Amino acid sequence: WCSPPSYRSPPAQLCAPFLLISLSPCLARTPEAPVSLGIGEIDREPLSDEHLRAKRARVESIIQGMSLPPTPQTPGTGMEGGVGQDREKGGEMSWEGRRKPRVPQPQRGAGVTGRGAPSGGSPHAAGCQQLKEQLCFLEQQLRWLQERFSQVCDPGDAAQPQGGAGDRPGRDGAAAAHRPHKAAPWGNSPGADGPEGMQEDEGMQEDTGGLPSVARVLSQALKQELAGVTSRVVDSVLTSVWPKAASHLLQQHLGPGAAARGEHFPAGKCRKPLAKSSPVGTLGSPPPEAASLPSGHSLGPQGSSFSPTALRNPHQAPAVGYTLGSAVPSAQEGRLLGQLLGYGHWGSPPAPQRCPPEAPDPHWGAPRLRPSAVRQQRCPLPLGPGEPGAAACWLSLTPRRTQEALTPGHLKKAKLMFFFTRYPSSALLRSYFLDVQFSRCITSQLIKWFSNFREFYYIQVEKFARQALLEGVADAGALRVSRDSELFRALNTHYNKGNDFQVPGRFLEVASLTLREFFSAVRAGKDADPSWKKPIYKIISKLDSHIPEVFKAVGCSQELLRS
DNA sequence: ATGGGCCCTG
DNA sequence: CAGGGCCCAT
Repeated sequence: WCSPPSYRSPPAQLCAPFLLISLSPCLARTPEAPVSLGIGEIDREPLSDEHLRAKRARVESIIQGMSLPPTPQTPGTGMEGGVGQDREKGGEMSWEGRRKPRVPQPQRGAGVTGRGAPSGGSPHAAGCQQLKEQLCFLEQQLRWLQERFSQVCDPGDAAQPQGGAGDRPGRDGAAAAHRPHKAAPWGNSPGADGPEGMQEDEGMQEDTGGLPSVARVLSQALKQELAGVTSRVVDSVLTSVWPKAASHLLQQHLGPGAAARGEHFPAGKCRKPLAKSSPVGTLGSPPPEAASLPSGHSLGPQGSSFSPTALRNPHQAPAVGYTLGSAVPSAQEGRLLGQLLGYGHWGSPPAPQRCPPEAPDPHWGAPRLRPSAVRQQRCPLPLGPGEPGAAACWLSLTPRRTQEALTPGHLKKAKLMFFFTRYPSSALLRSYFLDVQFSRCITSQLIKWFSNFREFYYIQVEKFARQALLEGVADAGALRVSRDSELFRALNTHYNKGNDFQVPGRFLEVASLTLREFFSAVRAGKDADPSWKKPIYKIISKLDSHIPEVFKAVGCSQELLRS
């Protein structure tokens, strides 16, 4: 399409979809379309600077309303801090007597004041910044459209490119009937993302009564086009920004910024730059690494040495004043979304259109946004006057039905969760895969996944334990799994392919203990016993730790796929 | 009977 | 990773 003189390249993400936007179908002219109103008539229309200015002011006020900076929220994101995990309490039982022994999980956060997430350069702010940039671009587009609008009304100037080839009949009969015969420079090409984004929006039909018919048509066209443009921009921004924000939250909890510190990643080591999936700036200074487990010996089966406070990642402490209920991911999303969109905050996301009868608490599954699908649906929300309907529409459509199948994203998520829990109960899985419609099949598949994860894990550890034995390691206590060790590399590439996340230090401690246990058992010749691994399993099964609440975030699974 | 876990296999 | 067999606990 023709670029206005002042055209500036849009943000990269926006380019492809946005450049396809045109004024069609309402303004796209088709050569064969009957033209009932001549240019002369347009010329005579009193619609001139006054009206244009009013129109421009109105639309720009809408845009500016959207680009206002969000009202600052409490910095403490407190995305986790789920109080009282539903871990089963486990007494002291034998492995045989209890297939899934559990260490009693003390109430989290007792006396621990969560430092909250750093506020500076938060993903929200970064997202808003990106949103503003793109809205800035939108404003330019608006000016461009208005220029074209003026040109249409003033055929005297403005060279009219010969469109035609790419034009197509519009659906809007009334608009088509009143189309000037000039070809539209912005006529979109066949197949371009155009008309399906348009929707007859009764909410936009107001206050055109005073305008002559042609002006009204053009006014409607402009309004509709702007609505479509806004919708697409919001879709585009959110599909690109929101997952990144979610990714940031994951980063915060999985690796509390540790990637930025050198100690875990000596020069030349494997870690990929974190910026890969987080281009939106840095978070504040990272909190100290999660406290380490007491070394080796104190990790006996009794598990008594687990100091609830010592073991807890500071991030896992509930943020003061931020209490998360059981079905909070929706609230989180709504709030963050509100911040992203600059609306201050929504107290809670809108009620879903209908709640599945079997699910008292609606699941806000938001499988990967499909803007086209979103666009095609009508916005069921009553929109306030002047409110950017696209955003509200997007939000209202966000609550979607849960999926009935596990996806590769879910698999990746499960693998990352393995860093925290090796023996998740089905209840736990249910609470962390909120976007999945659980069935017996789904449950067993997830259970099976973790079973496979464990299998790989134990095989690897055993392999390295035997290797250490062959290499003449004398003291089991000397064995330690660090981020440099081969064992870690093997595990990391399996569960964290791409090295997208900072493996929690706690996992290293668990792996170290597993390694030592295998080492000692093999050295003692216990592997002659066919069930010699069971005592080790028993020990390890007690070392599950809390999984950060961010993993519950809807869309988490989808986002993991792209990182 | 059902569910969960391990083991083996492909 | 999934399937199937087996075992064990509820």
